[in-house]
Amino acid sequence: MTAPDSGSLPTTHDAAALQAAWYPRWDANGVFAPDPARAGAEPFVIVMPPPNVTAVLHVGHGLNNTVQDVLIRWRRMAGDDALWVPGTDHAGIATQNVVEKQLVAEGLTRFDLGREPFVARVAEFVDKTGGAILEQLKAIGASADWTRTAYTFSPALSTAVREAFVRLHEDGLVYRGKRVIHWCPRCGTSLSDEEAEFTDTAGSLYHLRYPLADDPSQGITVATTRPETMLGDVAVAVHPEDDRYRALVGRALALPLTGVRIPVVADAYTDPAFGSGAVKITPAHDANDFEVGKRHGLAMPVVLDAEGVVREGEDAAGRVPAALAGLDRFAARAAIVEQLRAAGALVKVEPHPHSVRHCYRCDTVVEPRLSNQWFVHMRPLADKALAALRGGQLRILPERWEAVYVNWLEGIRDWNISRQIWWGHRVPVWYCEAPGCGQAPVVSRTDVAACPACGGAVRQDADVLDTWFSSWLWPFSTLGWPDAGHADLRRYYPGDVLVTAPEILFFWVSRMVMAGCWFLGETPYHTVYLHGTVRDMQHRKMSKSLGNGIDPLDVVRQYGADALRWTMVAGLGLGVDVMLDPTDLDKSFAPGRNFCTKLWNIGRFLLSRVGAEPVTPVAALPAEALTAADAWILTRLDEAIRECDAALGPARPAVDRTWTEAERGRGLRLSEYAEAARRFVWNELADWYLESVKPRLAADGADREVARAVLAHAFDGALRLLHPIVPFITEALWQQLPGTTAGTFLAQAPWPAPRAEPVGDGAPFALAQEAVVAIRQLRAEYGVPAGSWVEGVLVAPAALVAALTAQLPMVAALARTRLLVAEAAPGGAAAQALLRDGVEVVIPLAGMVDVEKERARLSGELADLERHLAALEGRLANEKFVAKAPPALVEAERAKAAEWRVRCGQLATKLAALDA
RNA sequence: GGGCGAAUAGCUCAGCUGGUCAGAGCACCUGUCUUACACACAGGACGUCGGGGGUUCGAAUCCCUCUUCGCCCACCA
Repeated sequence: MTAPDSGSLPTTHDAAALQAAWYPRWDANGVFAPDPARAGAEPFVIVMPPPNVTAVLHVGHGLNNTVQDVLIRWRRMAGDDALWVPGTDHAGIATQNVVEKQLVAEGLTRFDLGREPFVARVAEFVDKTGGAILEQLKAIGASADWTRTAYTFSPALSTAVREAFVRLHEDGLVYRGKRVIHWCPRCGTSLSDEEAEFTDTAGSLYHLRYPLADDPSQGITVATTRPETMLGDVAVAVHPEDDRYRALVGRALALPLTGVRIPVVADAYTDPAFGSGAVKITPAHDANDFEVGKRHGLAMPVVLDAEGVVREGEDAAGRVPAALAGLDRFAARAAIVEQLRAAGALVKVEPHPHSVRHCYRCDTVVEPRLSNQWFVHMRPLADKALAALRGGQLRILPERWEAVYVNWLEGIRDWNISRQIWWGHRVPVWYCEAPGCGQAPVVSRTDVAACPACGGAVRQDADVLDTWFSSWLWPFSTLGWPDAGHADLRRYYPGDVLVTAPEILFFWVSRMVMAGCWFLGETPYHTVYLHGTVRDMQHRKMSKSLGNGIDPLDVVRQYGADALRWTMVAGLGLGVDVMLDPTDLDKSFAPGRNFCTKLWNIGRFLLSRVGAEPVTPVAALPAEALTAADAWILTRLDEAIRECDAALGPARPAVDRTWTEAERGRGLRLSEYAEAARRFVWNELADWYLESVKPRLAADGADREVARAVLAHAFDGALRLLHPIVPFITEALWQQLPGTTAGTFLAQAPWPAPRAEPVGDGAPFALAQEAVVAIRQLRAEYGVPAGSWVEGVLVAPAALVAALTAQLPMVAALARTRLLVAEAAPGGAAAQALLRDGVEVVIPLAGMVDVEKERARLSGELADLERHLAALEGRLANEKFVAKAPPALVEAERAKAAEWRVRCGQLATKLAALDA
């Protein structure tokens, strides 16, 4: 630990050095882990949205984790037992895809390796390269408890996954069923509804004519966007009330190309207004058709295989002409359309923009496909999650997302949790291999080696679970669940805030709430904070494929982690997107860079003046020793603290983990918090107090000590307020403050509180500020060189002369104007004077009046004032206003009008004097 | 097709429950290397708060409508 020595601060702010100096010290001194000494404190828990284990840090992670770090540092300082649990996600499909790509480069597929070796290879890859992102998070200052780093595929979390699956099965909510699901032919697996994302596509609508089997002169025209599926058609459906087709219901049609006979059925699913009002039914390759097929007991021939290739699958014998077999689905579409055209069955093709589902991992067009999958029946879980929001155990900020959450949960559909990939948690179900044994599938928390009935061989279900099936347990699986007695689980569950982006509200956020409510009976957090997305100047989301990304580590290298953090937090209105220009980092990160430089300079100068000797605590200073400036800055600090507290809001519901209506929408306004702290340290402490206090610090004596004490105190407060946002600079500066004890950290220092019994107020100094501003304006107006001293007379009403006189040296120094103070009867003899907003009057600086300029200025000002006065008088003459407006307001308006009338008189007199 | 949100200074946005609310940052203009800071300081200019109605003594702030964007959901074959 370096001894406090302000002389040791380098003149320029070296962000890299600060980061290298402080992060390891925090880590080594246990700043990030919960403090055993805080066992009696309230826990405050955030679980980190686990990045994919193979991910590299992008600016979205940067934003997300900065927000979390700001919150956790804030609560840590506020005295909570703060815990931020970090970790990574094994990211089933995504990670498998990465390794499969490597294999492709080697000319191999996963099937060449086989399941076990492939999984081993992925695990090895993850071991070697995975989790790098967590190291990168340290570079931006993330103060997570790294001793608790978790991984969704660790043995401990695998136990949790099995427990969850088995428990849901016991609850009757897990089932296996044959359904049409979203299938990614490239990944070779099913996807959940959420994983199959819509993309607007300029498709075509093909109108096909299906003739009656026994009377080809008649027929029905159907419309489809996927003509290749016609091979799997088993019916044509028309609306029961549709008179056009009523006579045809029950008749047989001959499928073109193959001649397969299919019936016309009546089903209300059909919309008579769409297309021809008749729809072809392909139960194996369309979820709706599947429902129709079930209703009518139709066959469900599969004509596309797992790779999306046309092929006779289950129930499809004789349905695929040899010429088409083996064609990829898109090649098949073209071929079939051609053949239909040749056969005269293609009525027309029209452009048809529509939404087509794509795989969220590889962007391949999803193929609906009939297959056996595992599902979770979500209704009962969703009901609990809805109740939690409605009951106030959960809130979502910004609140408008609550409606989206409710809407989704109300319409919840069963969750397809099985995936036909290899990288992930195996479905914990075993089947007896012995023919005729009759043993039902065994769902088990532990591996099953032999059939419990016949003792014969068993095989485990080949599927793995959706990666989100482990993620949704994250808030408690990371804390020791399912071990109900685990110390972490008991102490830190439920947690507090979840910080994430709206994109995964359904994927993850809602499901965590459901899991928490279902398995533990409590929501995993009381607040969901949804931040915006980082976008470029064209408002496009930053992405690798667009090449418009920003590498946070680049920013850290160029401007420092603090500058990165400041820029993001200061621009982070609640739920508002953050716009950054990837082509101009200098401009994008100017706010953070400038602020950090300024803060450093403030600290460097202030510390050099305060020196290293101990200072008197502010509370111990005699009230009468405080100057107007001292009283003012202490008042401003109190106010800044209040503003920061108000912006950050309640850390948790006050009572019973339940939000009241009054609390619900409050807090987490990070940009407001940043602005309040910035204004204090820059516009108040540096621009005014520090400037005003320079002469006092240069002199010797008791007043110097008072100034030192107040300065140190105010800066200490500022550093505490700012630390959560810019931890490195604030820590480095704070360590140099005379009051700092060696071995303590700002990161663990108490969050400031406003004084309980303020001494003095800010009014007298505010008066001096007005005088200074007025003089500066005059100087600028008359082009007085900034460095030169001039003389002037400050004129003020008698009541204020005393207050101003005491501050005259300070005002003079700040305005570089030697001043006399003179008394004037309000509105009277000082008619010559230039008035500015109220009380103080500054006589034009001797000999510097430019008559023309002054006349123009005065008449302009007079015209403005007269206009405003007329409006104000009009309002006061309005009887309704006087009758209905609050009396206090009316009084204030009257006073204002009187003041303005006087002002107008003064200006007019002055103009006249000028002309004379 | 439903639902939600946004339109305020050149840009990105604050302005919560109607009465100093017309603001901040960046950009811009004019001075200044005033011995902490030119990534700064001082002073300035800039908006009839998307259009149109309405409620009210009074609206950027509430209601209706139009226009333009954005987001979410949805089984338009």
